[in-house]
Order: sequence, then C-alpha cells, then structure tokens
Amino acid sequence: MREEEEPSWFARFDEDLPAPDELMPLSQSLITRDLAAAFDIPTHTHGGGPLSGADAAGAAEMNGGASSAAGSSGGNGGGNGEEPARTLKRPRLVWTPQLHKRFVDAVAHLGIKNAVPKTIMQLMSVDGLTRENVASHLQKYRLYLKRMQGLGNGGGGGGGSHSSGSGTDAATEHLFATGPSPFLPPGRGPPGADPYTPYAAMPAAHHHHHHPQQIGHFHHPAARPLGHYGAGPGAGFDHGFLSRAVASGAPVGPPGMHHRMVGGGAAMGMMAPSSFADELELGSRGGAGAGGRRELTLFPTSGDH
DNA sequence: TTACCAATAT
DNA sequence: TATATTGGTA
Repeated sequence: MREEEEPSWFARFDEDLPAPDELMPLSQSLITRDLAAAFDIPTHTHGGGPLSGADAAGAAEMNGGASSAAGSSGGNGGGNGEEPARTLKRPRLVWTPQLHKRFVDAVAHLGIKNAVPKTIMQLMSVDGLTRENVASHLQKYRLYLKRMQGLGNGGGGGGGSHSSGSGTDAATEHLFATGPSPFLPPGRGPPGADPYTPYAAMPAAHHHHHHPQQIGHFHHPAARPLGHYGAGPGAGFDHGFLSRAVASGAPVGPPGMHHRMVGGGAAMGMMAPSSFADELELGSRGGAGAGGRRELTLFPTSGDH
C-alpha cells in the first residue's frame, strides 16, 4: 500500500526552470538497501521499490580500506538471504555531514513553520530517506537549537521584543523571531565547537495548531535578519536556492486550511531544488575504531571530482 | 485518515 | 552516542 513516488515530477510548466541538468544532479542517492546489504549483489534492481533505483554510480569505494566490516560477504548471510524487499529493516542511516548540511539548509530555508519532516524530506530530495529518518534527526536538531539558544545567550539582550506588528508574515521573520538573542557572538568559541550549524531559532512557543500562512512571495536571499553567523558579510549564503520551488509547491495552505493537504488538488510535492552550496567538510572518516556496524550511508554525489 | 511531536527503546 | 520505533495528539 505504500506507494512512494519517485521524484520525477520535476519537469513542470513554465517558469524558467533551469535545465533538467540542474535538477538532476540533485538527487542524491542513498545507498540502496541492496547495495548496502551486500556490496555485491548483482544488479538486482529490486523492483518494487521506488527506492532509488538510481544509479548508484560508482561510488562504491571511498576511503580506502577500512572497511572490513561488513562482513561482507562471507556468507552473506547469515541470515538473510534474499529478502523480500518489503519488510526489510534498513540499516541505520548515517547522517554524514553532507547529508546533514542538506538537512540544515532545507530547514533554514523553509522556516520553522514549514520545517516539518515531510517537507524537509521532500526538499532534500534524497532518495531513500524516509520521513521517519528526517523526523528523528529533526528532533535532535531542534533539541540542539534549543539548547544553544538557552546557552548562547546570555545576555543580554534581552529584550527582544520586536514589535513588529502583528503581521509578521514573512517566513523570514518567523525564522528568527522569538529569538531573544539573535545572533551568536562572532567570537563564538566555546570549547567544543559546534557540530551543527544553526540557522534558525526556535520560537519559545510553538505549540498547537499550525497556523495558516499566506503563501506568496518568497524571499530572495536578501535580508536575513541575522544571517551571518560566523560568516562575514557576503558570506556565501546566497542561495539561489529553492526559493520559488518551495513557495510553489509548498504545502502551505491557504488561510483557513487546517489539516488537509496531501491530496488536495494538485500542487504539491514538486519542488526543484536548485543548487545547494556544497562545501565544507569532507572526509575524515577515520576509521579508527570503527566498529563495524552496518549502516546505511549516503553517497556524496558531489564527491566526484 | 495522515502527519507531527515527544518519549522511549535499541 | 545516534538512530529507530512507538504512542499520543492535532
């Protein structure tokens, strides 16, 4: 019963969508279970699954060595033999920095309001990633933000009150609103660097009812109330990102809409992520230690080159 | 009904 | 620890 859909709905009408080329590369493929489960399974393209299917391309390698794990082969088995694709439990997802980056970017650009698992998942466009995966990670991420909010601020500030009228409508505002302490001190440097990169702050009160928000225009990378957290002006933060994409397909309902969405009408679910800024982090997987857990991992699509 | 969220379990 | 899974709720 679950029919997932393949992200192929891109092609949409008008607008100057960048050539498919732009969109295409976006699809990151998560390792497919088959692949993960056994590195060598002979092309089995599963079939039923909408899972990826993609070309796993030759990414199978990576660092050298290491890896013993997996048990690779050997038998494979152990127990599992072929398995019906369904009912298969997938290995734990490993949130690699790149994957996390995508996640954070998606959340940041969506705005707290829309940053819900499903939307994030769709925006990320990562095949194989499930809502549960995102939800779980989102939970942790929120916790992190909250924690940071409490800590980082000291002071200050206080006062946050923004009176901006009530009409805070722009998602932009929402994003950082409520933040008594808008930005982190440039010098941030508590011992222990931050593992994550917070771009959004959490409203102290976000309980109950998602309210409707008017859809509409979306922002360009322009004013970010505070945008540069450790980055200087002009830091690379501009993203030609999904601006429109999100807006268009946004599940955001028209005023008055409560819980009804999927299924209604047509617009939904199609977003073309454009280009994420890829950078940062890489590698370092150090194998040391390791242990050996069978985990699902993601292919750094941009890894090539 | 679906999806979110928070708690809980592994 | 990090992630998955479950339960309750909107």
